[in-house]
Amino acid sequence: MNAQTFNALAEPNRLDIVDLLLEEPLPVGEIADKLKLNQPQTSKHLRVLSEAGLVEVQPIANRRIYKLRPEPFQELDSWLDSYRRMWEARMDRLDDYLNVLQGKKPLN
Amino acid sequence: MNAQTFNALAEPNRLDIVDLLLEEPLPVGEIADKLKLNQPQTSKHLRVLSEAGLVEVQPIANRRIYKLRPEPFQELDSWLDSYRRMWEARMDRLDDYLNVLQGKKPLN
DNA sequence: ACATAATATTACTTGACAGGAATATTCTTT
DNA sequence: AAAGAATATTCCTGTCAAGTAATATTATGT
Repeated sequence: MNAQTFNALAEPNRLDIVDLLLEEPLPVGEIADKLKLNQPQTSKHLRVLSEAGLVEVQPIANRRIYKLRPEPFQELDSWLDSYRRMWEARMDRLDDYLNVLQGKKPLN
Repeated sequence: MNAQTFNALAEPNRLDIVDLLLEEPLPVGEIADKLKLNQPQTSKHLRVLSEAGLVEVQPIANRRIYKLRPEPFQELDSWLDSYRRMWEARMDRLDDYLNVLQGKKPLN
């Protein structure tokens, strides 16, 4: 897993930008408006997100439309796969415990 | 989604620690050994991970065993749920495209 | 070509954080 | 109680990143 992805998402305003872009691709100005950020900040955050591969840009006329790239999120998803085993193991143990409480299963 | 989680994972050594703890809970000294980190660094990183709720500690005799907490990972998983729609939509469009190529479906 | 809109970049200041070294704390063992 | 092992904390220093303000760039419309 790439730490750069986490780094890009670690900044609250950038996380907001990503969550906003999930709904629809947007130009810089609208992102800034909706999140009440200054335009230069917004551009800089978008640059970080872009270099981390989280967004891509599509110039349309005067404006630059930013939208999410799915790849990093898919990578995150794959990485999380390994961790699902962990919490599922715990859930199983909880299951066992509940079964014991209900007399469905003896204690080991 | 909590940016603190991303922040904790954004530091490469901490990401390594988390990946290591996925295999098994470990005391500080072994974490430091396996990742070739100094003990104070390791303790400090574990503190950050702990404050972010990613790990918990269980003191056993002289040592402190750190292990992962599932909750933040589950939260990450839920957050990613929203994003699955995005890339699945793209996959669908790819599907459509492939079907067009194979003459199975007309262009809209 | 010029004025304007949209966006990007730069310079500056400030705060957060990582690494290293030294030290403090906590627990165990004798 | 003292010594030693395991871990945590503190202090210092250097680096990086974020916010602000000002300016540069790029594209559009007249």
